[in-house]
Amino acid sequence: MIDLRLLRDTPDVVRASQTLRGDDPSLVDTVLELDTRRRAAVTDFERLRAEQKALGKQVAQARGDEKAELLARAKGLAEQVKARQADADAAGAELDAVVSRIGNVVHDGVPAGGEDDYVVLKHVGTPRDLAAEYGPDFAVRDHLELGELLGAIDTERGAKVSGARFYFLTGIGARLELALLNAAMDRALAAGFTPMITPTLVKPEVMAGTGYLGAHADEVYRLEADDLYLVGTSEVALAGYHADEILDLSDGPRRYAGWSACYRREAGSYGKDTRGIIRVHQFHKVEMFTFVSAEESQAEHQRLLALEEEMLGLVELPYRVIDTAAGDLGSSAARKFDCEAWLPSQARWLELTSTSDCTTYQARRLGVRERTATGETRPAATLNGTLGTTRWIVAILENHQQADGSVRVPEGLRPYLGGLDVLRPTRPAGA
RNA sequence: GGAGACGUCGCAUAGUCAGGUCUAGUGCGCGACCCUGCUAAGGUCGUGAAGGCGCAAGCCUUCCGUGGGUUCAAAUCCCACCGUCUCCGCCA
Repeated sequence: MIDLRLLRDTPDVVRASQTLRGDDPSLVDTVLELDTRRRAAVTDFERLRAEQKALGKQVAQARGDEKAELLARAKGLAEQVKARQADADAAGAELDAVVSRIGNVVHDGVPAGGEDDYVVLKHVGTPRDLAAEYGPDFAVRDHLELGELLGAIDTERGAKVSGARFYFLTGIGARLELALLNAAMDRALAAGFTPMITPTLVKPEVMAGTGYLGAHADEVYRLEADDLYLVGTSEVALAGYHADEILDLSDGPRRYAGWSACYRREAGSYGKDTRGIIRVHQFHKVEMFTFVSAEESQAEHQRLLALEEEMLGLVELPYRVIDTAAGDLGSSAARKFDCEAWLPSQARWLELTSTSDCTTYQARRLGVRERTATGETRPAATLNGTLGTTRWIVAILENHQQADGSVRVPEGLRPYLGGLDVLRPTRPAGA
């Protein structure tokens, strides 16, 4: 939720942000108008209510005829109070409905435009030239082919058991995921994050609080019988962890690393990434989540990005970092950096991490506040970032593949695989 | 799944039966100050959140698990829901 005071004091800033996002800037003026109306309604109600309370006290003291007369007056007043309260409530609801449509104010420097208008901040590492290494006739194997050779991925039986976009990680595939996610948890722990294993079913207010029931609501699984939602990331549960709490952040941020299954309906992506495990309905993820004072959020954002890069370095993947354009930000994010690894089989970049600075937007909706040194309360800032997902296996297999279908294990992962340095096919290539 | 008890201002508790003086008392904790020759004791005052009005001082409204209802008036009465605990049953 946007800061109403900010919107009142500097509407131009919010209008500019709306424009940058490609959203309607006139919503700001609608909010200003509805806000004025609401405040008038509230004042009306409160004045009458005060009158009613005062009268109520007189009723309590009075006796006989005097009491009967006061009672009659009080009855009339009660009707009016009820009506004014309804007016004030309605005005508040009307205001909320519009306010909730305004996205977070984007940070200075965020590129304007949509999905394709990102700015590449840097490249790290160089994609291998497999043709140079293994000869011009070498056919690059994609992650599914490799995964099947290694006995690591079984999408056929995934479909048999659960349908399209489901899979089994088998044998070394399962071990590889555990290794990756354990490595991610260890990195987070070393960086001062508290490891968390989180619920994957959450209440509607938590899901709404994180902003996932807005434009992308049809991406979210809902269990109708229980009125619960399946999370698409542990960010949801972690954001809700301190909902309606007042935190003491004077000793530094609260940093959590959540491990959870993640569920996504992939409703709008028919025919996209249908092969393998790039885009699936269920996967595992280690997610960083920070509660921090508002003015420190951008510095924390850089820290999360640095940790993501450290993990990508650990698994030795070539990647680039992009600054997502305003129109491609979630409503809660003021800025978002993605790290994309090279995908040899498709000669393109594949998103492996995403870190968002939600400033106080998400926290305001969830009621997460901090107490300042002067004893005041104010909304905290929240940030999140990816430290490892099932999808990373795609990039690891493809980038570290060798001519015979084996896959070199990046050194950073070897301790998590009992020292294993090469994943070898369990059946001959081509079989 | 069944039965019962309970949910009050950071913590503990009073208030709920008999609705109005609850503007929610008290203790602890916390903060400021005072006193005191010393890691003691005591005293005074203060101490929740959200919102509205106001230049300000300040005033006002809402919140006693949540949401409805009854009433001129609800922490208090009624209903539903949520949560915690105890017991019983069932089961990975």
